[in-house]
Amino acid sequence: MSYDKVMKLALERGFYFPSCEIYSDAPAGFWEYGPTGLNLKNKFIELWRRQLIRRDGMLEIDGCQIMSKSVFVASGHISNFTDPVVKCTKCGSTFRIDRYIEEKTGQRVPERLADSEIDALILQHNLKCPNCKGDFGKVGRFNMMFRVGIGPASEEAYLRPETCQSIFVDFSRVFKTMRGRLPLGVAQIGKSFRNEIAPRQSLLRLREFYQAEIEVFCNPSRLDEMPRFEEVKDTILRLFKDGEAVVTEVTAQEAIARDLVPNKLVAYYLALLTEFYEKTGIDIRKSRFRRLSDVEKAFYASVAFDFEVETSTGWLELVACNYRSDYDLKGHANTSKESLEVVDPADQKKVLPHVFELSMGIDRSIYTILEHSYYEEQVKEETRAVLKLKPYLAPVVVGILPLMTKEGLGEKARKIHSDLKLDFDTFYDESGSIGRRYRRLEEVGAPFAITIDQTTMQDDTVTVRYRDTMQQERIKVPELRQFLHNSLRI
RNA sequence: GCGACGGUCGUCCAGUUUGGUCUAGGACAUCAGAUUGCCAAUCUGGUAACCCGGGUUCAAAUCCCGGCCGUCGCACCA
Repeated sequence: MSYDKVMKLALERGFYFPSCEIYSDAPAGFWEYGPTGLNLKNKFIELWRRQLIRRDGMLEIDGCQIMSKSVFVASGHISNFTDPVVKCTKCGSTFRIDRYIEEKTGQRVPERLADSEIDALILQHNLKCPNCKGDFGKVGRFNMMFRVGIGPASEEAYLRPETCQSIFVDFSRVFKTMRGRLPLGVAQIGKSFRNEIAPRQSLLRLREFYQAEIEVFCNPSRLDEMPRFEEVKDTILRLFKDGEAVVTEVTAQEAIARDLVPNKLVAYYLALLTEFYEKTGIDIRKSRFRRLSDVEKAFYASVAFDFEVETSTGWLELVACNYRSDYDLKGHANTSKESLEVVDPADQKKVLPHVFELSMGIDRSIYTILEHSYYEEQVKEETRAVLKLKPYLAPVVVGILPLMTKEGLGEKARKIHSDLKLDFDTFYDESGSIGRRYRRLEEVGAPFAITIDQTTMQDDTVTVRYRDTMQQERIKVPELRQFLHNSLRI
């Protein structure tokens, strides 16, 4: 389905919409989840917990969004997350000056070059604005982190640009108090903030967004010692590298044998991730793990795979899988002067763990689930819009509809509703024609509709209608609970 | 951030060229009632919008300026 259709559905059915939209100064890049979208997101997160956290015995924490400056000195965000920019004094155009110098002169500009030296380079090469030939102003800095001032003295701090920094700074305590053993996954769901220059396309590029991050702490000398790998050795991984014509489909085991994936630990987690996304309803045949080239990788990554999915907007990165080595713990250990080494019980030796991370974009995942689940079908000259969400992700699981309100059907339907509503996401609807009510439910992805008709009054059965096939079957009212329970099984 | 184009009920669109009849119209959606009684039916009625701010003018949805947002392109996406 197209981006525009998904967007329209999202606005009309309460999935998501612009933040502060009643005000004209609402900035771009901020979106809110409405009731249906939040429910879908919550269920997506529960699925993530089930398929990754609980399955693998990971530990989940919930850290703060505002973190001290030192954290980002240690993480490298203060120096690496800042781009040198210049503004044309005549037309006001802004340029990434380091890239511009490289482009014009072929001379590489090191990341930590002082602003005054960049100014000197501009003069030396007599660089002018490419748009209007005007002079450049002095070099400025654009940091993608949101700075905040704490307390009356406005102590320098930042909104975290990725959730994982809390995991790194909390690692030592969590590992000790939870009696951790390597390899250990520590996970977190929460918001991150990046002051994007040009946020675009609603949930796909936000300034405030949700991440579900998993940091797997491991002993770098034991990356191929993964007993759990056996569980996923036959899982198919879809691997891809730029320049290749097609995606390579291989089992996890084969991927290691052919050196497409560096070790068992990485292969294991790529497989878990694949199995998780299969259960979200995203079309896995439209996905790939793209191995990033050296120039594309983040500054902290030594090996990186992006889990990408094909959507109407092109290939979309949903998860960044980075082998961060000891970049983060080393940085935090050096800056904080705390030892972050742990003892690996396997050999009773101290080790500074390496980290393999699965950094998931929740908002992008939600968008992709919607796009891949949304269908328009022709039914008797009419277009039927159906959101074919997995039952366990659907914001509304079952609609409860009296065929009419007369002859006691309304009361009977309300009784059934009140018996179910505490345990399932139900929606009671008695207004309008039955067909219209079915269609409304389909648009929010409700997999089932229960209809109360005259027969119900005689034999205490209802019809259950299946969203995808529109077929119906009769079920005894006392069995509804069990039916729904079974249908929601993952 | 730059450039081009755009912004009217929940959604889509008409009206803007040439300022006045626009007290802003339609379709779909939505709400209430009637009717029907298993797939967006029908009838009646209702709710509901000119992105924000300033200017020009007797008069602004319409013209001008600024801002915000959106789409596309460039750049950016650690």
